[in-house]
Amino acid sequence: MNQRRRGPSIEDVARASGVSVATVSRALRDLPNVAASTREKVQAAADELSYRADPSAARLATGRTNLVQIATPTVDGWYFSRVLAGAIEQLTKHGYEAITHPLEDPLARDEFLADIRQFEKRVDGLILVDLNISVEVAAEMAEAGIRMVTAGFTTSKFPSLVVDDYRVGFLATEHLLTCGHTRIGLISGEPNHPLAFSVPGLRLAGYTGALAAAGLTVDPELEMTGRFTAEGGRVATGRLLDLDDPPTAIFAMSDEMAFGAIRAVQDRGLRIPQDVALVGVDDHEVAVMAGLTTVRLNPRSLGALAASQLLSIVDAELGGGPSVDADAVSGSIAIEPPTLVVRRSTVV
Amino acid sequence: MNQRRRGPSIEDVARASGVSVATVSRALRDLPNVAASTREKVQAAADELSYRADPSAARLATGRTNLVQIATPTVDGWYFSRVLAGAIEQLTKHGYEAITHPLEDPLARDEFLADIRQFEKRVDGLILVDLNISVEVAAEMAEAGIRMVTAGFTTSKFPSLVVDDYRVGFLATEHLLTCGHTRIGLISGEPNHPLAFSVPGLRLAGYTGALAAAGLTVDPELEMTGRFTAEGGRVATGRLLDLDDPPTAIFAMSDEMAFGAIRAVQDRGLRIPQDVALVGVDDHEVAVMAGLTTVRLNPRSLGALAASQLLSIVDAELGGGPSVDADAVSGSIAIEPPTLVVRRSTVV
DNA sequence: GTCTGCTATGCAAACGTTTGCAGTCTTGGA
DNA sequence: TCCAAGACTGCAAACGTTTGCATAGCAGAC
Repeated sequence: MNQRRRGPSIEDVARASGVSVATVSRALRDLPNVAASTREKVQAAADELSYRADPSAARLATGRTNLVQIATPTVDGWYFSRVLAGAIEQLTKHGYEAITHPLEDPLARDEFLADIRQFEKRVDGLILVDLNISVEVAAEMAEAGIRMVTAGFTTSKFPSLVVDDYRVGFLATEHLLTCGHTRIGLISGEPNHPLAFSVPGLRLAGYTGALAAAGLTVDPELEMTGRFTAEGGRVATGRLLDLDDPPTAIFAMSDEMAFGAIRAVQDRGLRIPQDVALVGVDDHEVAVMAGLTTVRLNPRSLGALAASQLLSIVDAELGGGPSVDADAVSGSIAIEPPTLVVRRSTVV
Repeated sequence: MNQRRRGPSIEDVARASGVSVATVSRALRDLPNVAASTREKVQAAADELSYRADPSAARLATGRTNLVQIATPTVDGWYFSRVLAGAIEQLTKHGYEAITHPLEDPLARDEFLADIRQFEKRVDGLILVDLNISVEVAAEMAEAGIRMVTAGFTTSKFPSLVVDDYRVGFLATEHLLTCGHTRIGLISGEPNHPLAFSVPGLRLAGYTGALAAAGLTVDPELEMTGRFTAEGGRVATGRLLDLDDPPTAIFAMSDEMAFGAIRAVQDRGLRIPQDVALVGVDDHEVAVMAGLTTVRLNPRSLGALAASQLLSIVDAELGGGPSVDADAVSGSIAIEPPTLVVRRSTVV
């Protein structure tokens, strides 16, 4: 026999308080139909034994796990770690625990998500951020009755929370146009990869839209792609600056990329903003130090909102639970529109 | 009756393949003593039904959850998010899932951790990073047989992984001394808070030690404390620069603090390194752009190592499991000593 | 005093696995 | 031909909860 250490069980509490296990279960969970005196007695016995219900057993019996899985491309990016922070805070506040799972490799994603049965019984719900999935997989998941909320991209089958990324691209580009630039370079992610996230595509559209509104046309030569990191930004910027007719301004799709861009510009002995103006996205803490003009987002509230949304779905379907009040879910946490923050990387 | 959607159970698979549930269980888990032909038959049936064992039931039966809880002060700091990334990668590689839990409020920590029974049955193990706990709580946890590994601080009861933070402080300070500075300001966390993490204290000791080695004595006026963020660094630096006899160099205990410091220096129209030299800690990606001299750490490998360590303990105690090979655990992932990276924030 | 309806409790059947033990069947050796 | 050892397989008892249903008690209405 497995001599594994076992804590007190509900039966011990029942014995100690002289009632049945059913009554203990009800008393400890504050269910109705248990006399106040009994409740006290049971509570006292439970405290004495420092009893806690075994979650595995409770899960097996009820079918709900009070677990939520959150999947992001990475866990240590500036943006994602903040989405995570917001979501986790909201989840724990309502008695849920968060299982985080980074899914870097685009190929591993569909494989991971396609294994639907995995989630059905493992967690109560799923939050997917910036992790596009194929329509087939989405359909299958919906079919299986999986509770999910997506953030950063949309799916017809599930509720989605999206930042207005068109606006992000538009604001940034419009600002540079206002500053008098007409030749504006773009440092993007990879909008074409089918499973890459859809953010770059939308920001690109915003960029294009702003140019069009100014009567300008897009020069494809000015669009560079790279990873969403400082290093990716540095390399892409290098390529832009090495063009025969380099841009006088650059729109980088994230502040981290922009930091890399700053370095590339510095390396060439050029000045910001005199020789090259620069706009990023995020409003990273370091942006203020670097004097980086940027489009501010609020990933934390996005995460929180996604979590609340999911929780309300879980509650509705599974009923009761630690109860999420409707206000907290729909009302109070609003998703803010992106706003432009002007600093000295675009104006002197 | 709760009409909750239920997937196929092991019984369905047994029926479909014409064997007993016991055999199905053994076949699917690759246990010995099942004929190859049977195994195939079962596997086929399982695939056909796309059956997956219900984790809750398995947990109840075996007592192991394949879950690990990892607690950090926050989830979105540069350092912690990387520790998390390293740990999670290692955990998932071995078939475990990670429950992350930020514990910002120092007061909530002990309360949270003191509720030991909570972990006993919830997870197989616990990783605590930079989350000092009282000796009483540690003793209680050990007593309860909780499997835990700590990182960033030590406990007599549990294995601990620590960065050589004395060295961090020493290297940074020694470098500034070598550059000719004798009046070196310090931007620290709060080493005195009983439950704060012990990192600041050790780095402070290294700073003091380096000064002593150079025959210098510490001027307490030059030590400022603040939060481990850019804003915290900015404020602390402001106070240093406003002293009657301000320092000519500053050692900031994190790069993020250093970024704030850069801003404070810029705001006063001073130059780095001519007027104020600066050293940070971490080697944040942005440090290279900012030209920040820093002491490089590798939080990712620290997280990975902590996870491996915990896994080997879990395996030893609970036996078998997804099997962690000994090499991966002890050998290959070595914790690197901090190294100095010199950039233009200290030398011209 | 009987009946009705409600509250408080208990009984026992799930929930879906894992695993010790007891079989049954081969197989090869004597 | 018989036997022993080993390889497979199945039975049934856990694991620790939750919850539908039945029951006992009790108060109030008639």
